[in-house]
Amino acid sequence: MDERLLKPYDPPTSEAAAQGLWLQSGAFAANPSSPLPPFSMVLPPPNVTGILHLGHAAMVTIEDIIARYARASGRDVLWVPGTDHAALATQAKVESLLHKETGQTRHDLGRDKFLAQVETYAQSSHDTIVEQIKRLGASLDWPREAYTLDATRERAVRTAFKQLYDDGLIYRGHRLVNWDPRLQTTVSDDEVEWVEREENFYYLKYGPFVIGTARPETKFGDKYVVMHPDDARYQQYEHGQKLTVEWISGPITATIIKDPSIDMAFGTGAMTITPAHDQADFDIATRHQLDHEPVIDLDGKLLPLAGPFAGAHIKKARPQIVATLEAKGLVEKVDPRYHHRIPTNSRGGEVLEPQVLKQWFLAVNKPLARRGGQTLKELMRQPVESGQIKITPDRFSKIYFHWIDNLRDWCISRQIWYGHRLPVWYRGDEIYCGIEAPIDPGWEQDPDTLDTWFSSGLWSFSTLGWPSDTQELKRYHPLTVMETGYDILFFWVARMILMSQALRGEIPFRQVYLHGIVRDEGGKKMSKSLGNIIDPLDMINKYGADALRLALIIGTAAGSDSKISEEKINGYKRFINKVWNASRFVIEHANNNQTTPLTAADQNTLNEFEALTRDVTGDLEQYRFYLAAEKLYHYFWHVFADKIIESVKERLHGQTSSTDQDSGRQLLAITLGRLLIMLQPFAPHITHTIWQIWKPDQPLIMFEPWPMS
RNA sequence: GGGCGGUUAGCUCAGUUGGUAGAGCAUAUCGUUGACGUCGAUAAGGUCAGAGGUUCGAGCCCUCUACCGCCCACCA
Repeated sequence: MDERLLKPYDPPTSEAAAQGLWLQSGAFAANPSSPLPPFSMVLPPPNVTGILHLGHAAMVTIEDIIARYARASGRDVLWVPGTDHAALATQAKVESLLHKETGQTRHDLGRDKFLAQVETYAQSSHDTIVEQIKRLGASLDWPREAYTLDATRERAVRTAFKQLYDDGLIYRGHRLVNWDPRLQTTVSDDEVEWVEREENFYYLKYGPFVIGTARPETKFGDKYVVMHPDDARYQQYEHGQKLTVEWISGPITATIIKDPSIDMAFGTGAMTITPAHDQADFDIATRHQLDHEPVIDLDGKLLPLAGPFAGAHIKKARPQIVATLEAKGLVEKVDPRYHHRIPTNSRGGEVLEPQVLKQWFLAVNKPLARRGGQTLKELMRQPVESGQIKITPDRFSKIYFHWIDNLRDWCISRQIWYGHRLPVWYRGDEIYCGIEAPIDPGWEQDPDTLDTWFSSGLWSFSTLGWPSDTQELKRYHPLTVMETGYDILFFWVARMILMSQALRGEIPFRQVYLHGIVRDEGGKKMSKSLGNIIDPLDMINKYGADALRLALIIGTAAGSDSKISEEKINGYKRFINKVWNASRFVIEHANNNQTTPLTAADQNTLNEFEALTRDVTGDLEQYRFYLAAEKLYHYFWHVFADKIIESVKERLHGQTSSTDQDSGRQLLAITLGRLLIMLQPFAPHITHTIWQIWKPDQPLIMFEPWPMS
């Protein structure tokens, strides 16, 4: 009996030894020239904004199970690690640290010095994250690690930008965008988080009309009053008719506009518009070619148009403006219980102010000549519709189509410093777009950077070396599986389909598996502000990586949120202990002589076990990891340990024949071996450790063939 | 306003094509020095949110309702 088995299982020692051996021996390395069928996947790159939480740990666990199962099924597995620079999130994080520690802003430091600080922060965050992922036992091919902002990815980003610019899909335009006055940058539509609030709703007299608004402070420049062309109440007014009305700071000339987008049932059916600060108003103004004069500046302060209120911040000015309106008798009534949704920045929480700005956009409705005149929307929709890309669970396909239908041109330029600078240079009125800077003098590069999802969108192929025509790209793209959270279906999955379809003319992956959000015991989303973040390392140190992995996977169906508690993790720690002790008994009593025939009863037990094998294999093939793990757990403990081992024990102590005893010993050896192989994707450390002790001359358990009958 | 998910034992959740309700944790009692006290055995605990329908048979399929949660949407 090996003395290592006599001691209780000690996760820290065994896990460190196992991980050290795996990494050192290159066990996770993909081999592009392997004759085995390829299997490919990329790790959704975590943001370098701090540490990983249990949600990340669940993601790594699911993907590691997929990768290890594929390896055990005899495939050449490529699983690429990487991290994401998360432009805005990381910059905002460092800016707030800087402000807290020194009271300085990024402008006090200047672009170069500030970026150096961001890099330092990103590097340390990266190191923590990589350590966390390794401690989970993830079988990633580390030498291929990528960063969304490294040199290879920089070249990919510039190449992609130039290609789409040359295609005429990337353009510069004056459009209404989501502006964050605090972070001083634009934000894409998908990043807007709408927050419901109860506010006052004001009914204001505007000449002969009564108009409603929740934002009186934007109303200074309102010189258009809009109504539905069929509204009988306003039949006497003609489209384009002008009239003078008394307004906040004196009389102004108002123009009547008739537009069918107006809801006759809402309020009075008449409204004034603020095209410079509201999407709907901007659209109406565009349809009728109206002015869109700004009222609010980029800091959120009122412009000279606001007369005596110029320079005041909109938040402070509102009550004063309402007071002025009341004094003039222009307030008809106030509804104090108006429910209204306010756009905020999901990457910082500040209220956003729509602004008309000159920005760079990616056109989603423009035909792309290189792709048979299909638009990006069509290119995104078609592969999911045709089933070329399969989304699990299926219900997300519908959500995906709905998102595409509502999609507007994507604003890709950001006024922040951390990120890929736009590969665009200006000289007077000239614009140059290229992978390298122009050589002749006088050109100035655009100071803006790209939306972080632009580089993430290239991830399925930029990690494989694109735009170089690499062996990896040929062999592993499209990826076999894309596993990620349903919360970034639009941000990321959709953008990868867009980029791969547009730039490579192929899908980025064949199968999308979406997992849910890991919540705390109370069902709350884990977040730093709630203080309920659990560091996976704490749990690994306390219960071991295998126990944590099992706790994270069991009870977690695709696309469903799950809850995690320490009690659950502890429960699986006990299972790991059970595996250790049962293995100890079997190894001590096993019969490794493969030729011993099994008795009919033992053969029957083995046949039943084979049914489990088929069941578990089917679950893994169908991405039902939680069921596979649960069935193995249940069988190991309540059938193998409780019944099979117990009955063999009795036979060994009883008066049965030696052939019967040998048969029992062999049944134990066969069953344990296969159980360990099947448990390996879920609990790689303990199964590896037992295997090393039991069968030191055989290959690593992760390369043992999957027991399919 | 549109769409989606959930509602099963005290708690967390399974229940894959409809065939007499399951697991873990927690609880109670008993037991156990040879694989394992990080254990074993036993027990208690559910009109499967509610109503109606299809069926020989419904937790599962259909309709409606309630509550919880999520996503999307230019009601100013």
